[in-house]
Amino acid sequence: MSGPTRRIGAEDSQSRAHLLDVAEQMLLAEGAAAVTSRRLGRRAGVSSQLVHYYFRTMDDLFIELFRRRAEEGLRRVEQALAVDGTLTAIWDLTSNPAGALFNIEFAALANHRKALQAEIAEFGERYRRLQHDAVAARFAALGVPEEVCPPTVVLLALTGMAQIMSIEANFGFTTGHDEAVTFTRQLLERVEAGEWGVG
Amino acid sequence: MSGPTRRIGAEDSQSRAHLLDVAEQMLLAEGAAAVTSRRLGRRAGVSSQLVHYYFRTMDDLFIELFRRRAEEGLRRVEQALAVDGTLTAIWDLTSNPAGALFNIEFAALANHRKALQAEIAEFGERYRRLQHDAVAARFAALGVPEEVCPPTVVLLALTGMAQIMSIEANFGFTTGHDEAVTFTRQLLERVEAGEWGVG
DNA sequence: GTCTATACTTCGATAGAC
DNA sequence: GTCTATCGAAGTATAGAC
Repeated sequence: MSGPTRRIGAEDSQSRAHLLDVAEQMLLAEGAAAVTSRRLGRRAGVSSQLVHYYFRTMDDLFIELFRRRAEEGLRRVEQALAVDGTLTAIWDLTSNPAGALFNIEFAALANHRKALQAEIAEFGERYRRLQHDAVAARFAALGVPEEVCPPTVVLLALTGMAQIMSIEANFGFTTGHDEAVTFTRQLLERVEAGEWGVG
Repeated sequence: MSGPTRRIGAEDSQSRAHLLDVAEQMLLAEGAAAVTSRRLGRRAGVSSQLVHYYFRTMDDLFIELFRRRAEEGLRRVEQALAVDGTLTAIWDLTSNPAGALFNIEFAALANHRKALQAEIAEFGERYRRLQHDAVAARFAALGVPEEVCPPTVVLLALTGMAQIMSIEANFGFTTGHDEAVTFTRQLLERVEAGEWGVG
């Protein structure tokens, strides 16, 4: 009745956290495909088998990597919005180049690692809801009617723009980016100034 | 003085085209990481070595894959715009789910395949310029002043939105998409109706 | 043009010693 | 908790037969 002898390391282990840190660096610098147990072990100064000791499969590692990052991002955004809930602040939070790189890598990863898909979708929804409520609340405070532009659309447009600019910048292709950033910021500032309010 | 004996198949070969077709399908369905010489050969009904006969390295295959698709997309968009240059038509062209999936995969690929980076950047610029000119021309025809919203920003917002929705939809996450599509279309129609024209 | 044979590398994963 | 030993599978790539 006894199962396999395989052991798994504790979740609060320092080595485990270190492996995740190094894996995160590698993911950002070289892409997810470069994060293999052997390379990760070497980079972290441990044997590749230790990677498998802490993460049963590489899928598990990627899921943990995503979860850790997403959880932290969610917390960070939540706190930032509590301090400053203006539209420009929301925009600043979405324009995170490293975050965009992460999204790309995981979006591609999830294409052939189905276990990741559900995980990502769930966080996506939570994240979107958080942002949506923030925009909706701000619109309400400024007296901007829904019909001018639904918060959902504002969000998709803002995050979409930020995302695409990050990706392009990663290729050394930044044509028009400055103009877009400037215009967007000014537009948001005009909304903040009450230009669209009906109260 | 004679180099290596290695041969490479002709570019107009039918087998070569078939390999690219199958590779394209695989890329879309399972992600770029799933496109290996062995798997591709098996799927295409030939030996994996034939893949290497037509493409010296896998990098070459991915570059060809990208180039073929990009070239065709560029041509398709060019022709479509010649027939119908309205903003709604431009929007329809950017909302291509399969195209977005492609972009994601290649954006991630280029992260660790530097040879692809230059190739993608070049096409990106050409594509963007084409779209930009189309929007600018349409704005001019409708008498919409630059200050309302620079064509660059229109493009980044539209393609950004389309892109992000495709990615999310790929995760089965479509909250707010319908609303965004409807609103965007109506907005573009209002612009087309001359609501922002000054002439 | 396509295949077989083959070399060499790297990968993920497990068992067991210390 | 970390390592050594080890497996089998899969990867890219080349040479040469037909």
